[in-house]
Amino acid sequence: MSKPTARARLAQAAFVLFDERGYEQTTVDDIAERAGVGRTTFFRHYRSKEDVIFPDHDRLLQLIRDRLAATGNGTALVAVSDAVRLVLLHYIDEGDLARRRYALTSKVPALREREIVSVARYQRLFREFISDWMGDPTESASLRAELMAASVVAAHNHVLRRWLRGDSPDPIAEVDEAMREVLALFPGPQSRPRAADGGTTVAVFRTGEDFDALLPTLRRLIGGEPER
Amino acid sequence: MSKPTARARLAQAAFVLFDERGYEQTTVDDIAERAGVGRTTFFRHYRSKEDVIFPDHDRLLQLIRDRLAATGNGTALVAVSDAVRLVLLHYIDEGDLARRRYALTSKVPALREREIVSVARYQRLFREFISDWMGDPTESASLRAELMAASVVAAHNHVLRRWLRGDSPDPIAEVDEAMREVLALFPGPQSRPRAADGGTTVAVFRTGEDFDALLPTLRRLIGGEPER
DNA sequence: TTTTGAATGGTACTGAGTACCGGCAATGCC
DNA sequence: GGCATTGCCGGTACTCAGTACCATTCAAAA
Repeated sequence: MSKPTARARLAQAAFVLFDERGYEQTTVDDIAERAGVGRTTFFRHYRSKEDVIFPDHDRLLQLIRDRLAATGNGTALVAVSDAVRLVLLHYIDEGDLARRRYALTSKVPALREREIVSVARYQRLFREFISDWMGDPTESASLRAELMAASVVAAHNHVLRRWLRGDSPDPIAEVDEAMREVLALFPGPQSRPRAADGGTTVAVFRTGEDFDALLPTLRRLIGGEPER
Repeated sequence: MSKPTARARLAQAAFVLFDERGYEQTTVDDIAERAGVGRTTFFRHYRSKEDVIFPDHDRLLQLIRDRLAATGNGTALVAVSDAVRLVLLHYIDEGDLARRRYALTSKVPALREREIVSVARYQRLFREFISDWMGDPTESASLRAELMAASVVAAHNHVLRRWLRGDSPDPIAEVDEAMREVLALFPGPQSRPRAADGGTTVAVFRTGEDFDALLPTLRRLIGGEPER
């Protein structure tokens, strides 16, 4: 057990140093030296300094891709909800490592941005899958696919962050519940929940203002006369 | 007209060079030289090489913040939908410039990532606004706020990208329609737990009836007991 | 005329990331 | 054993973004 792989030592060294003196204050040279390897070796194992924190996003993305490709029956949203569980489970498996990473990304803007970009890749994958699955090239279906993908990802992130913060004793149950919530947002396989042409959408809210003062706003929302 | 400001010349030079030889192949030195200024001056006007493409995201973000702060009546979602229109209008005002930027971000990964990060900032702002507005600290309300923010942003991006690609002759109408769609996703009381006495409660639902036909019923409901 | 201040340009530095080369095992085959 | 191949490693040198600092210029204000 005397020698973990160079890759593992690099990751370990990086986390220790980032904790000790902060991310920006740590150079790649520092990490390599601490791990007892050359600088070149660092870049052989990790594409960039940020990469040492997020080693297997690519692998995970591929996992999701495969899972979606192997999806059987059910709706697109169900398949995607199912796939997104995998991501959550992956983080939970990482356990403490995921929490340390979260602590880092919360502090360092560059890392947070990297995380956001990764999440966007998942969302894109989902959007494309849903769009393909629906096979409906209309503008409305396209928007719907976009909304679905965004909702699934948002729900996942919500539960994940809660767990990372230690606020969620049972993230699996929570993500299932959240996914049910998302599914409930999009009723019906294809058809939009609109009655006939000329249907009316009314919004419910509470305000201190008088009803008549609200009428113009209401009318605009409903789509009578587009108002600028 | 002999001398546009250094800032403008830099932006102009950057776009020309990016078109000519690509983003990565263009150095900051190239841009500065072409604009006839020193390298230092470039970084005085733009924080980074990427910044010259996205000059006023910060300003726009502040604009949105102000708009949300000044919001009058309506639900949180309505306020946010309203604010997001501003963003779309800003892009439309930019016109061809926005399209050139889109062409660049489509080709250059680094720029696309930058764009994604910017979008995430809007989404965060919206989420916080909705969350504050709801004033409901439960987990379920928090998830709801997250979903709403994600949906609004997704819908906006959808319309924006369509317009940028030249697929949308009337993006304003489309964004209004898309926002109605988003509103329809989130029915039920989004009311704050506390409202002043004598306030007005309105409920959101979809019906096949004409709005004017509904008005008497609405008034009766509102006039009597605030109903959920 | 003098002073002040803002915009500029130049120089030098840090640090990430890339390219390339040479060394050094371990494994293969003859 | 001798020998070539392959894969991992370390070192050097380079490019370029971004920062820090200083000197200059020029114009408005005093």
